[in-house]
Amino acid sequence: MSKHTIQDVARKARVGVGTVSRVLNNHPSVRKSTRDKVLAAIEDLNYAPNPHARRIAGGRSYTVSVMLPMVSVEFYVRLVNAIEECLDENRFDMAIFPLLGRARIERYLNSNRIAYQADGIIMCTYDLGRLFPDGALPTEHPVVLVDNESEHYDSVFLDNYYGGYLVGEYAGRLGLPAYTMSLEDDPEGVFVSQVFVDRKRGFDDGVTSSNVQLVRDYPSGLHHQGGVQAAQKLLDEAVFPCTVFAAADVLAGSLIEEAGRRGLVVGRDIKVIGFDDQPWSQDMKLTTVHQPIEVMGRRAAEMLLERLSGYDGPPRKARFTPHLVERDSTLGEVLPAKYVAIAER
Amino acid sequence: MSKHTIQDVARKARVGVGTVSRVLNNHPSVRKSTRDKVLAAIEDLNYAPNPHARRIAGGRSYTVSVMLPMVSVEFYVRLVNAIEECLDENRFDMAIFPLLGRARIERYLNSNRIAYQADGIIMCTYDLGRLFPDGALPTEHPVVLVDNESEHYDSVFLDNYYGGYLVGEYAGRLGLPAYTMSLEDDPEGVFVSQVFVDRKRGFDDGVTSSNVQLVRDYPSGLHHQGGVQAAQKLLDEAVFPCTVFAAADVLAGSLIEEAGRRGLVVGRDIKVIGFDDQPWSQDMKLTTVHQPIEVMGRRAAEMLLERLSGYDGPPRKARFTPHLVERDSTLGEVLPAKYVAIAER
DNA sequence: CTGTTAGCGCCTTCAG
DNA sequence: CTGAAGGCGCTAACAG
Repeated sequence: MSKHTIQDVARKARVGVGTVSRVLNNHPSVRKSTRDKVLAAIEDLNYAPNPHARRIAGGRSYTVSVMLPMVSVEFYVRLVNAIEECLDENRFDMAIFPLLGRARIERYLNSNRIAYQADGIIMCTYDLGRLFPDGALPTEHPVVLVDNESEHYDSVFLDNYYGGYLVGEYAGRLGLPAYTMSLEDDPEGVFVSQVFVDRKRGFDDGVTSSNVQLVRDYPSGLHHQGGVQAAQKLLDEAVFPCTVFAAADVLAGSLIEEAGRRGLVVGRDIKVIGFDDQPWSQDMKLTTVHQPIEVMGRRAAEMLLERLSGYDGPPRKARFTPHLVERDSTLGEVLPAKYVAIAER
Repeated sequence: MSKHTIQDVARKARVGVGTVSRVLNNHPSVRKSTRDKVLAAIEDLNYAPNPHARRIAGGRSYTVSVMLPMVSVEFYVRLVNAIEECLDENRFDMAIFPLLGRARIERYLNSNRIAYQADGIIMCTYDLGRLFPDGALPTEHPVVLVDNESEHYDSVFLDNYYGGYLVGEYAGRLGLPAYTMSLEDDPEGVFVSQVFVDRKRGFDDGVTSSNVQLVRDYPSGLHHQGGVQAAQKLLDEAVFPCTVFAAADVLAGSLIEEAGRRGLVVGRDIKVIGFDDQPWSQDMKLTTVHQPIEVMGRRAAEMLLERLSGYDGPPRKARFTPHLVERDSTLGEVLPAKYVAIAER
């Protein structure tokens, strides 16, 4: 901590602490000359107010809490990055609170946990209705939801249903038997995000209008390893050529690799469609549904900041509409399949 | 926030606030009957002290900051989980501060950032000497390093050199030409953790004593995708049978898949050795170096708590010694290679 | 052992 | 417009 207090600044600037506080908080009624004096003193002393004291004294601490499931997926890395960038531009600080399993989450319910002591909260993915009967967080501070809709709070989310629907329609046009790789239920039942349910539902609806047959779903965990296992099962049982919708790019990646290993040609024998459009999906030539993660993260931060600046309207929904990005993983010609891979040394 | 204050508790228990404070802080000099009264009142009111006020008044907030590179790898998930578990057992709260690129880190230098306002700090992986000339964080509070040694602070780390050495020796015994997959330099140069350098150095030293030839190193990013690219290059150029040491299990995973895709038999044509012993490495039958992540995380938390309880000795080093876990990925017989994989529908 | 009383650093009246 | 004073919730002496 800087050893200096608001007192030091006041003394040095030869004003009262009240005045220093006013310039600190951008109060309009400070004569420019006075304000400059104070600013100079602050600069000289390299002073910065103590956030805890500010908080105690009734003001803001210029801090927001971001709560998110602690899983090692790229989505959150990108999201957090975008949120932090926006908050920082507005001189706000950010702390992250990982949601680690049900037991841990329940401890967070205690509203005195530091997580709730910020000026505002961004809650990601986690379904509030699931643990809080009223669907509300135990705090008076503004809350913004990401990856989740709500009647209580501003929310930022992708229209996952529509994204899935787009894929369903597309699969219909491809005219091949279709399979899906979805997200399996979390054993604890806490993080079964609506997101993946919506994608799947959208797909199912989108595909039914066609004469394509949805053969089977292969659920797995949201990581490469799980994806591979599901992919193996799928490829053991599938007929080719076929279409597969993977509810996340990472699963599509697993599938593509497993297919390659078996000598199947992606885009020809097996049309693969992902969801997310991660940066590496382009290299992978994966047809997928684009989700603007950074834009969404920034929007969430903005909405929270608006609330913190006094906006007090009804809960707003920032719904983002995804679009399909067509790449080689669905564009190959479908030929009779018979492949031989030989590795000889 | 709970609407109640220490005053409410005092009133309800019919004692002074000082007494309530004493029981809150486990002060010994409180008669059991009084303490019980207070405890009952606290229970009744569902009261919990305000951490900011505690910080302001007394010094501690019972909060620790964990700073870590924000990358989507399992290591940090497991580490954070273990740290939080230990902290929670000791009624400490935890907040996470992601280290997001060089520019962001430099902003953290300001010691008034909330990240530095905790009672103590656990800093992961990040090499302090790299950004702080004196290798010290701008804080008076205790600091514990994970994944990094230091003269200034308690540190918890694996003997990565030794782990690499074990693999090197093992590769020597296998007697095949050897390749390595290492971690490429971070373009920003901030997160080039010593960890991977040590593993590689250990390996090199371990292998030189044998008559095995270390042919080439294939660096890549620490994610599946990067691993696949490196693996492709490696497999294009390698002679078989051979041994490959991947500096992290995730890279070994990429290699195994890519090898499978090419019809190579892991354990026979290509001996793969990883590092970390992630939970899924067992399923993958990967020979690897075991790293007790949970134990290390817990130890880090413990060391910090000890400091917070007044321990004031010189910096301690908790060095963990890894061991090699031998599995099928190195146990196949080496036969002349000629493999055919046929996928026919 | 326990109640009372200063502050901790800051914001917010309330007079001037 | 600005200084002084009160208070946020809590801890830490200081007397009893």
